[in-house]
Amino acid sequence: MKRIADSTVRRLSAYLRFLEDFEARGLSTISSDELARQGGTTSAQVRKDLSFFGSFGKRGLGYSVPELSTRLREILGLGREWRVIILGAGKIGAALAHYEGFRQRGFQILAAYDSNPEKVGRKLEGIPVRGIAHLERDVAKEKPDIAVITVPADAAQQTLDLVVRAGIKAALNFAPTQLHAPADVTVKTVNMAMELEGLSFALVNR
Amino acid sequence: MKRIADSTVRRLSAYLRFLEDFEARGLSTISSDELARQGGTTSAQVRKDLSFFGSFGKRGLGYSVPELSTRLREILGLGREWRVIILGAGKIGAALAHYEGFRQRGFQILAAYDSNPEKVGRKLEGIPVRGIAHLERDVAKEKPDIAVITVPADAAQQTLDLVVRAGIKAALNFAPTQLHAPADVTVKTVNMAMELEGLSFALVNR
DNA sequence: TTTAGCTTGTGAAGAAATTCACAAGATCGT
DNA sequence: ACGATCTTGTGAATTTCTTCACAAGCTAAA
Repeated sequence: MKRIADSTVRRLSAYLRFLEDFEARGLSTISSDELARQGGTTSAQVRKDLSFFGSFGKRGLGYSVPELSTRLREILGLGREWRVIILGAGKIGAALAHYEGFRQRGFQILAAYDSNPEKVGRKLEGIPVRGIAHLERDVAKEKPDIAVITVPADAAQQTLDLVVRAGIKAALNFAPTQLHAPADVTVKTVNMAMELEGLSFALVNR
Repeated sequence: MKRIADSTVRRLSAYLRFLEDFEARGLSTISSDELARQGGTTSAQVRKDLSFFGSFGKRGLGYSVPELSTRLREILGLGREWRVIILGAGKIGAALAHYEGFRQRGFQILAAYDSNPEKVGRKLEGIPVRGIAHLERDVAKEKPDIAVITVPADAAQQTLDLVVRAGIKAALNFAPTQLHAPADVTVKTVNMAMELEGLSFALVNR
């Protein structure tokens, strides 16, 4: 299959969100132009993005909202439940465990892990906190798909190494540091410091 | 000035982080190749990125770590204190207020705002929580530079509108929704749901 | 059935970002 | 002082991403 750009996948994700709004409002069709307006892009871009996966629209009419939603969910792999573990039971871990958007979209949080014995055995927003030493065993048993890393920056790489060794193939990193992983493991980083610096740059350059 | 790509700014931000590590380890020079290895890019990319702003290296030697750090901080606008307010005193707001990386890099959090009277008057990780009704007046007085939006998705656009009306020119949005703002206002969105969907896509497409 | 009015899907064109490749400097050891 | 060895800075080439532009298809009204 032709390689799909990261930016395309992000836009598909955005389109899906608008479609869900539309669906909730009971509208049945939408044009690429409307989708583009919502997403801050162009109608050509929307159509090109979709064209990588097939042709889902009707000329002269637009796209069926429920049909396109379904297809986008399939494309994005949201047809199934993904099992998630959180590494690091701190403030960010708590905010994520609490975040409704996860469960809503089929991301089920199994457990959180922490190295601090004080935290182990407690709950984090209703999710059990376990000792990091159990990670490998638990992963073998429960087969989580995705690891969310919310440990401090200086522990992030070793935590990722642990996660990779346990056999997990996808990670979402919140530590403000660049992580290195084997090619068959997908890592995405959310770096708030970097975003803020982007704003800082924008503010001084105008 | 030639327009600088977003991706370039993000990389500069990453380079700065490595340089700080290097500085802490007492190393005095670094090559574009080493910087590239850390950042998961190529040496040509590093040199090209820097070349938009001048030439900071010495042929045959590399870059002076302290000098390049200083220059990058200048370029990114980190030479000054940025004043930040947080909109929404929930879990994410708390995690951010608690996050050391902000202060460390010159982002000073002035206050949090919330519409819930229960929360107003309390503290969020040591930061005062104020009523949203005071926003406009406070902004006129305290001149914050950046608004961080951590309200629920369905309130995010109206919160941004408020912030824009008050005169703030930069916002960092954590609500999982696309926001629209005038051209002179820079908005960056951190969308965890989108990142997870990116992982989901990666997992099903291999 | 025909026509007018939309909107899709997609090659081709254009723009933007990345990588190549090498001349030009700088250092170091002899 | 000279040659060997590095590494930068940067036009040019290449690759990737976005936008253009239009034929093709669908609907609705007359």
